[in-house]
Amino acid sequence: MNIFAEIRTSVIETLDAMVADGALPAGLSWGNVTVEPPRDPGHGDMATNAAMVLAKPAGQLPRAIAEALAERLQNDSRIDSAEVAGPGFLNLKLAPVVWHDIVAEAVDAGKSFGHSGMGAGVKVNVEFVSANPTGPLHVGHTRGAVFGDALASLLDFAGYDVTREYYINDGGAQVDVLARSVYLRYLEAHGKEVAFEDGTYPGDYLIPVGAALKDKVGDAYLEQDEDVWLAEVRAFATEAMMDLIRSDLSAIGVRMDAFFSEKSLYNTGRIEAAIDELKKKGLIYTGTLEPPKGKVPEDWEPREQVLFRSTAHGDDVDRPIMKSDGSWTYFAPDIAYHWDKIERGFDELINIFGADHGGYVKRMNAAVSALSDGRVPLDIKLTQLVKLFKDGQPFKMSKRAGTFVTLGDLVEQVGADVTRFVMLTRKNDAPLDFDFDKVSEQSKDNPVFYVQYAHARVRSVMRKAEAMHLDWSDDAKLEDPAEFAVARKIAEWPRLVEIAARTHEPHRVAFYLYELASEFHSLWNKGNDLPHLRFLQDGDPKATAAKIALPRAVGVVISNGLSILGVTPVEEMR
RNA sequence: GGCCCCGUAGCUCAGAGGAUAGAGCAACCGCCUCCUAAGCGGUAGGUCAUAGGUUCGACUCCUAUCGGGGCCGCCA
Repeated sequence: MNIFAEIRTSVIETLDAMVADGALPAGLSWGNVTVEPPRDPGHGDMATNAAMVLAKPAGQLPRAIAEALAERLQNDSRIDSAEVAGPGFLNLKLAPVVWHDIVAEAVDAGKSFGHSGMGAGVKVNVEFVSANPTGPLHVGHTRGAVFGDALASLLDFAGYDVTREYYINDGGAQVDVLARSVYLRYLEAHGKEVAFEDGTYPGDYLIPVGAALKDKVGDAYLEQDEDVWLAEVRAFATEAMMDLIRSDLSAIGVRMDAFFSEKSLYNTGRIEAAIDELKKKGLIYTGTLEPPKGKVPEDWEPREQVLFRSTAHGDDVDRPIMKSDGSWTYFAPDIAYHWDKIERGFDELINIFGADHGGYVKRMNAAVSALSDGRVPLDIKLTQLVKLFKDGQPFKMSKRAGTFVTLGDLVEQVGADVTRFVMLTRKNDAPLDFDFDKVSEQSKDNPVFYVQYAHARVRSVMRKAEAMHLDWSDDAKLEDPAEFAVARKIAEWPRLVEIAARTHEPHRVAFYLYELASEFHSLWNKGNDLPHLRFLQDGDPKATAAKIALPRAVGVVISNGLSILGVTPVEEMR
């Protein structure tokens, strides 16, 4: 239950009643009425802006509305007091029983505490990673992988029907390059001297692929022209790279529901079908584009092309979908792929792109808008660069020198849990500093540790409580302000889930968990000075049972939050 | 030149149109015979890049300007 939503419902019902008996005019909209936690805890437990929002349309003074509303809200037993403050805020103080109930609910609901019905019946497709199948995943891909996976988990937690999907770019020129590179390794495996020219992938990770190819076909491709082996080697190499990528994803705890092959769109009529769909809408034409303003390429010449009228759906210029030799541009299969998603019945689409693909956002949005007649929203989230540091010093990656940091390196050096949490402590569109040393540090500087430590403390208390053989109860006897502060934070969890899910921002979960951990550590330390605030009451199972519900609830929420982020909660610190 | 993202404390960053803009680090002052002090409390620190606009109310929305990054016709 989202207590904020419930109190809002009560406020709305009260407003309806005021309309019914003439205290407010009819025809007002409640759309802008909010009930939120106030920034300043001194302002009570929650505040509503109803009076200020309604003052103008109702033609009444905000404070007058607020006072009338306050009086009527006294009928709600959950509301202890309602006070008008500032320009017309109504500050609500809730009865202690509300917080008791929420703690009890968290304890009872366990893993499902915070689940929301907001996504019920909505099919959403989250496409992420989608790295070219030409090598192992690196740091940038890792951020996209972690972000996309956490977002998918978050939406799942909020009740959506989620599909995690990977688009394999196996239809373009880069897989030919891959095939040629593997062929060189194949020759090498046969003891030949080879040279890796520009336009081939020199990475060591292709050595075993070349060797495997030799095992499979023996010397069949030696001294053969490309047209003999290219298609076969391409398929073989792509499959090998996808195995590599699947294993990388698995190492970081990501499991896709679907892999969609770009190649499957070619020569099957599917691209044509999607383009036909656009043709029907009159959005395909043959024309000539203006040169890009300002920075004109040296070899620019006007050229007649088949274009998609993406400007009709918010893009800045129309986009070519066919090259002058009659083959498709990369954009054409992208259109077909998204047409396929729409036809599969998804209600919402989310794509995770690296920031360097920011230029494609508008045209993809235009394509989806056109193909779905504006029915299916597409939200493209861009993940910014990851800057690597070692001991506070920037750590340069170079693809040429082979010193680029892979997902495997990250997992090996700091572990999957730390990698995931750290990558989610920044907004997706903000650059991320990743310091190899700092992220493994065991101190409050390190949010991963801080949150894990709170969970470990909970578990420690639980283990000791179990030894006391007490009668477990979900009834939390809250007395101290510090205890109520923790309970209030717990009450925010269901609301936080909905906000994070609506905004597609899983980092909010990470920040929330940090705040909850902070409240919990604070209460814990109060127990040092004030023995009656300790969760374990020495030799008194009854008193302990009454204290233990709160830390249990904290454990539930941290554990639920971490599971959304894909991080394993720890039992103890080592 | 155009488009997108960003600009908040010395540093790293949060902030569904709400009240006196928050947290961590760094600085300073305190707290362990007591459930893990790997922690907690306190002090100090601000022209929310700038200028206009919309609004009862703007860090948040709109416009312009400045600064940083990214992208920009048959490469994906």
